[in-house]
Amino acid sequence: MTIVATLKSDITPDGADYETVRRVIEMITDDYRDQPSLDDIAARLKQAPSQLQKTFTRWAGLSPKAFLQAVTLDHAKRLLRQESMPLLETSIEVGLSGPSRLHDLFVTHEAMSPGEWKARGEGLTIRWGFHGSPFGRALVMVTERGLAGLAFSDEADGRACFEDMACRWPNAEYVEDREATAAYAARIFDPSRWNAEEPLRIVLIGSDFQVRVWEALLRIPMGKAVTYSDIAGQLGQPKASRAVGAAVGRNPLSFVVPCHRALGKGGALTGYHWGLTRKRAMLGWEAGRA
DNA sequence: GGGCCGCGCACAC
DNA sequence: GTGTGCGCGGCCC
Repeated sequence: MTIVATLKSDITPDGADYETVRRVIEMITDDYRDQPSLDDIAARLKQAPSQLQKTFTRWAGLSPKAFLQAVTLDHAKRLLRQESMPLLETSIEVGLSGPSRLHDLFVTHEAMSPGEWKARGEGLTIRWGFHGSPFGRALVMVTERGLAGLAFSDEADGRACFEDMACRWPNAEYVEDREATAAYAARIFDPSRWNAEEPLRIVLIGSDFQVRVWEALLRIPMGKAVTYSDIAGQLGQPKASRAVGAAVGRNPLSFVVPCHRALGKGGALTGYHWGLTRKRAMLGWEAGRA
């Protein structure tokens, strides 16, 4: 089986920008001690500063400087403060069990039964493919019941990314099928195609606890954030924040189930399965669109 | 059942 | 700021 699919064209015009953006975010956050200027960064990327600025702004909807402000601690604290708890609580009535869930990308979800979860994917056919996305190469996995997996990889490391996902449901049958996954990818990453009439169908495959945590994440609106302990409290297990963190980290639908909107209590980003740089990228990208 | 790990947190110094 | 211990669910014996 060949894992690495070559990309003829990015499905979003933003796709090609991510590599540039990723390196900018990395430089600014890794080398925060000597706060590199746009000119410094452009020089290191061998680009004209004005062009870099343009690329970045096209991708983020925000200038590099504004983007940076959007992912600082101060800003994160503000995201948390404004009505983060009410967000989680009111939405319980809106209907965990009901079919329509919102993200700004509207989603209907179903969870696998405990039996199906234990079978570790037995009897499931999973079609998969890599596609360009605003956050690097995206691995999309679908079943006939809807989207089951979404993951990201930098550059050529698609194999590790695929393994990371496939080992979660080791008994499933995997079929490379970019035609089947392309439509999902195109929709997920294009906000203009998000609408309530045709929600995206997703299927959550996980333990009972994990599914409850992921459902809580689905209730956080775009441009908002909650803490791990908020979620623990909402599940009625206020001391389980660390268990929540572990479950968030196992979220199989990165971005669609917005685990990047879960932050530490102090506003620190604390962690991300697909890399903190990507978490910053998602939060900043959303800040430019919220 | 036992033991370890993880996208946490609070408290200490 | 760094260290440390508590706490939890998941997972592998």
